[in-house]
Amino acid sequence: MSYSKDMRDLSHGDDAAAVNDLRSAVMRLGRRLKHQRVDESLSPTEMSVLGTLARCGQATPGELARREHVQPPSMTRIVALLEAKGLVTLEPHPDDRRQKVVRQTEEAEAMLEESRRKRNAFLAGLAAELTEDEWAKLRAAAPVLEKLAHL
Amino acid sequence: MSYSKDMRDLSHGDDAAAVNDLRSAVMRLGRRLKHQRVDESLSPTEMSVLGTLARCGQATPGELARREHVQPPSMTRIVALLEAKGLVTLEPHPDDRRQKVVRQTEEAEAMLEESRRKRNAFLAGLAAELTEDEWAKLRAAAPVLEKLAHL
DNA sequence: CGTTTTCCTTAGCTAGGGTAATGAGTTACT
DNA sequence: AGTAACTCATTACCCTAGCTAAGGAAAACG
Repeated sequence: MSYSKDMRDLSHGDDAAAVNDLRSAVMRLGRRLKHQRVDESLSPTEMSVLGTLARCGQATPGELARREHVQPPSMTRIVALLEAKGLVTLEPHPDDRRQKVVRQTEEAEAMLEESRRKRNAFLAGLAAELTEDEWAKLRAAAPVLEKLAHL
Repeated sequence: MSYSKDMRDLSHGDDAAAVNDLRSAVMRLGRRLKHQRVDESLSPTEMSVLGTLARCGQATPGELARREHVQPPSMTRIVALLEAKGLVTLEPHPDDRRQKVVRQTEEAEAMLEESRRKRNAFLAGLAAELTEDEWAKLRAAAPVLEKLAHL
């Protein structure tokens, strides 16, 4: 344990292996989750966008695209689909007429709640296989993963 | 903290929120990593398969498909691509002529090493933004994520 | 033996992203 | 003020990476 905070040596074997495992695990689990979509008719990214909106209240398509690490045209399509499903509203931006403001509807709110319940039911199946200690590790790591995703 | 190991209450708010964050973070980071592919011309899943082979030494297409959570036809194509790139060999199975044995070549070994170096270079950029404590949390969680992916 | 099952493969399809090009609106620079 | 350069959203088109359905050959089972 002799690394400083700022210049950790990532070519060191142990860290390299850890990084490798982390990447592999994240990708595999991501594929898994993609299939375990709690709400039919709503893609994982659409869900994620709704989640973001729930936290931020509102956002422009460009902001959402950056946040989800998706290209603007993709976000245009996603937002359009969400609007068609009545989960989101699109208003003109007050200060800048190029932009638009995306806001979630009450239906979206309700749907997220419903979806959260289904998700928990699914995870209950997996929960039995993890110890309390393992769950604690996941909870601790979640914010870090989030941070990493936004770096 | 009053949950037993076996019957944790997953409808409890904190766990539900944690699970939500975890899912969101994993998916976003997955998308991110997908773009940061260290070796052009090699998809994330192909990389993952090579990683698995590096650990297991050899496997049948069916085993690989199960491990990567992919359907058999997909694995057939992936393996064929890897063979075309000279990263993998396909031999008939000694005991069962329906099956085949997939083994990685020396080129794959070398490529994985090279790729590991590139990956670390990329991660070094992110490393500066994380504290040692945060890295520790990630390291602790990686095996759990892996386990979760295989449940 | 014949039937059923297992493993891999072929063929055809789709979803969910990406790039390139466009148009309208804003900012910056004389 | 006028114009050049930039930014945001969109449109049009393409491509990757998975899927399902169907089939052929080998093994297992009765």
